[in-house]
Amino acid sequence: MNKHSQIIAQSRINTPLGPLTAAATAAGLAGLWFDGQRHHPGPIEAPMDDRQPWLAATATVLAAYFKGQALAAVPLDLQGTAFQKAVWQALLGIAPGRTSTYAEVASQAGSPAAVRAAGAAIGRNPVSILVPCHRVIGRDGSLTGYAGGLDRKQALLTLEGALLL
Amino acid sequence: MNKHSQIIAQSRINTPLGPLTAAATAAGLAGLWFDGQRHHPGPIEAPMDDRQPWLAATATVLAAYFKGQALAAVPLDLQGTAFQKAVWQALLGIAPGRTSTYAEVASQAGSPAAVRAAGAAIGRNPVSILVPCHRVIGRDGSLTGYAGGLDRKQALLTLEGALLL
DNA sequence: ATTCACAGGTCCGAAAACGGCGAGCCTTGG
DNA sequence: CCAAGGCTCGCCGTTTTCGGACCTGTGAAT
Repeated sequence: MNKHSQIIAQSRINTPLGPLTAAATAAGLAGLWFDGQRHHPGPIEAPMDDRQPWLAATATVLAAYFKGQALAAVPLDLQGTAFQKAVWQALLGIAPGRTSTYAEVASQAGSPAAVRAAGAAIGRNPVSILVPCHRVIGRDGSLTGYAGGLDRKQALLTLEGALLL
Repeated sequence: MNKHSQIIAQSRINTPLGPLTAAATAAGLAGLWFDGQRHHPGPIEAPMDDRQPWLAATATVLAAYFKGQALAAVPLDLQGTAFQKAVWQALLGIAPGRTSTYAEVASQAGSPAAVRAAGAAIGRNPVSILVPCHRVIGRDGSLTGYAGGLDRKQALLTLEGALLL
């Protein structure tokens, strides 16, 4: 029984940035990972089911997103420590087309001094794109890092028009 | 009258790993030791007799074994405590070319918590090679120990093709 | 009688290492 | 003199690693 034991279904979703693996619990979407990304959970033992409600919704939302529309909400079931949940919650508060800093996220999470720890928590974000961890950049404006690769981070921000280029 | 009083005959058997001393009771093979190995019983007071049935059979089986064939069965007369017999019996259940762990053997012997005791019992195995105590390795894959020396243990496992090298 | 030493393995707490950072200081090159 | 870039160090939750304590049967040594 590992930490993914509650996952009841998974699916594959194709995007312009490459294929994603999505995982759902009964409560909502629990994971969304790029192939071979950092902190990838590895093979998931759950039946493939494109029509599982949360997975189907995710596919629809992503398709619309890559056409330039705003990200619609999907029920999420994020599993992590209290601090991690606080950080991920803070990420959801960053408006589309805008960016934030690691220091700002740490403050929102209730631990203004835990800047670096916030960075680590953001890196563990289980739901890429929908939990917009890509909207967090360094205070000096540098992209600094992304579990799925900096090129994807830049592509996402460009799509959202958040890059000042 | 020591514990070897029932031994009726002994013999010497040469192998690629060095000479062995074999001892038999009326019921079957009771002992098979490398020279100077750990827990060696010392000098045995019984007549040398290469043609005693169990001893002759042992010599034949070992010769075939070191030519790469499977170990044929030889009647055994193992003397020890109930726990030791249970452990040695468990050893006989390990298939050739495979390995087991001390924890697994302890479970098979009926005392899952007596892992260390199982190790001690394995070390007292009176019949080397035929009772495959060499097929038991540490959970982490290390060889950990062998009454006849780790080099012999490795040689035996290599011969059986059980080492993943 | 008691104690000790083993051919291991599990559990638990402490300690150290590791990050998707950021501020401070110093060095360069205009 | 000033700005940009490189370097060091402190920040802190999480993860990994490490070191003991304990378990258990048996024979040898006290």
